[in-house]
Amino acid sequence: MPAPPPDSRSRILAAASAVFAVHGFDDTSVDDIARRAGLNKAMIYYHFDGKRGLYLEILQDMMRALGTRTGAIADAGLAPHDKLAAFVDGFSLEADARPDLPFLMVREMADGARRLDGDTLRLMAAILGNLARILDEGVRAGVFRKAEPFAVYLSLIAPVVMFRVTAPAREALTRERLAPVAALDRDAFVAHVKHGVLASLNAGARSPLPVAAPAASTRARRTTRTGARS
Amino acid sequence: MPAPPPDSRSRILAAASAVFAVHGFDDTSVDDIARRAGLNKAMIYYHFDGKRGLYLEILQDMMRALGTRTGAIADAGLAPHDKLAAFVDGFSLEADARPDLPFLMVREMADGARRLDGDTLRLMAAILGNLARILDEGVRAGVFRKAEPFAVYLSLIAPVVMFRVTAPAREALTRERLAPVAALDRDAFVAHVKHGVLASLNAGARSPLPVAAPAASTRARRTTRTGARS
DNA sequence: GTCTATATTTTGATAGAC
DNA sequence: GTCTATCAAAATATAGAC
Repeated sequence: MPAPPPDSRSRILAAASAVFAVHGFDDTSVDDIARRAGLNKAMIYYHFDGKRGLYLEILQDMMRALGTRTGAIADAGLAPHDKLAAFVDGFSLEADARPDLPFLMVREMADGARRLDGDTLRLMAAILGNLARILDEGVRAGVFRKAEPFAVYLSLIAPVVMFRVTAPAREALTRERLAPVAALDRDAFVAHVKHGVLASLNAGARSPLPVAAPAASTRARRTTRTGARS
Repeated sequence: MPAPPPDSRSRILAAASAVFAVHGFDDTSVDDIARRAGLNKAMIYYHFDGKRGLYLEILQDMMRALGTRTGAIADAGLAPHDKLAAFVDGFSLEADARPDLPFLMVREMADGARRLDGDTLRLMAAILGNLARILDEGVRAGVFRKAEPFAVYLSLIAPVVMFRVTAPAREALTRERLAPVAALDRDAFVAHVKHGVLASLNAGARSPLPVAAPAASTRARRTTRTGARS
């Protein structure tokens, strides 16, 4: 059967997600959302617990989707390396399905996570927990070195998310003929990110690495590379 | 001589940077800035070209500082690997000196770079240009594989910047006892990031890497590592 | 469920005294 | 250079008709 025409509630959710992503929570007016949904302000207060309630519901939907997706990956019958790669792809695929997600995530972080309640935080923690399970499995299998899950999380997810969020800025740089960065290939970029993280998690690699401290001039670089990995 | 007491103009700049970082451009009122600077609204319009003019001046100062710092690194007498590592440290050090910088950068990206003018974009392009020079030198020296400068830029800078920007969210996760991520070591994290990117730029490594496409199951992983690097 | 109308507050910006 | 006073516009939220 064809999808039923969206009811007013889901029309509001879709409109709000788009407008919050582009303008942010504070610069979005309830009227903007209503107009975009083809409804009026009062309908938003009828269906949701105010502007913030609507906002939180959107964020929770997204976090739940990411949690489900990454949970399935952690449970799958794959080698740890492949689970980790799939974890990254999971974010990228989810961002394809919900283009507003990267913007909403980044905005909420920049806002100091001010609006997140316990439920939403729990959903976010579950995503991190799924990654931690993958990493743990890799360590026990002897293919990953021990690493802080959140550090791995950020070094994977931040580039993927910021690739989307910088799209308008890259457009501007290209338009002004300052740097031709608008047309970069998304999948090649994601592959680049996976490559880097997998390399640095390699069980044979040194932990913080010989790269060492800030501004360390040239401290003899001993190429400690035992060849590692089975 | 001790620094002279800051004049009203620089008091406004400092106050505005802090308030913009925490609340964003749109949710910051000119009154907020004035109050924090210990002055009043009219002084802002006396010294600057409105709210947006003030904002752009702050962003340009920061981009100029980053451009100068990374330019000096690109020109320094270091091996390409060390220049690249210093480039990352440069961002981290600049973020130490100006804690508002990561928040302002991320917010402006999420806002679609809406408020950036040609001058500011040029300053941003210069930073990317400095990285491109480092990469190019590494390729010519045979120690880096060829890579898209912006891809390298994002995979280095996004994690470093988001490490700062997620600080409040990490506090909340820790406070709610959902994940103990508040106290992660900053320098260890930066080292982790450098490690990953350097590993993936290694001249001996395969380009997009066998990690390959989304959901690609297990395609035989050939550990192509010729040992490379002089 | 859907709408119009409106109360209340706050905003960016300026005029003009000192 | 620094201030007070104020305007015009826009915001969130609700009351109440249909």
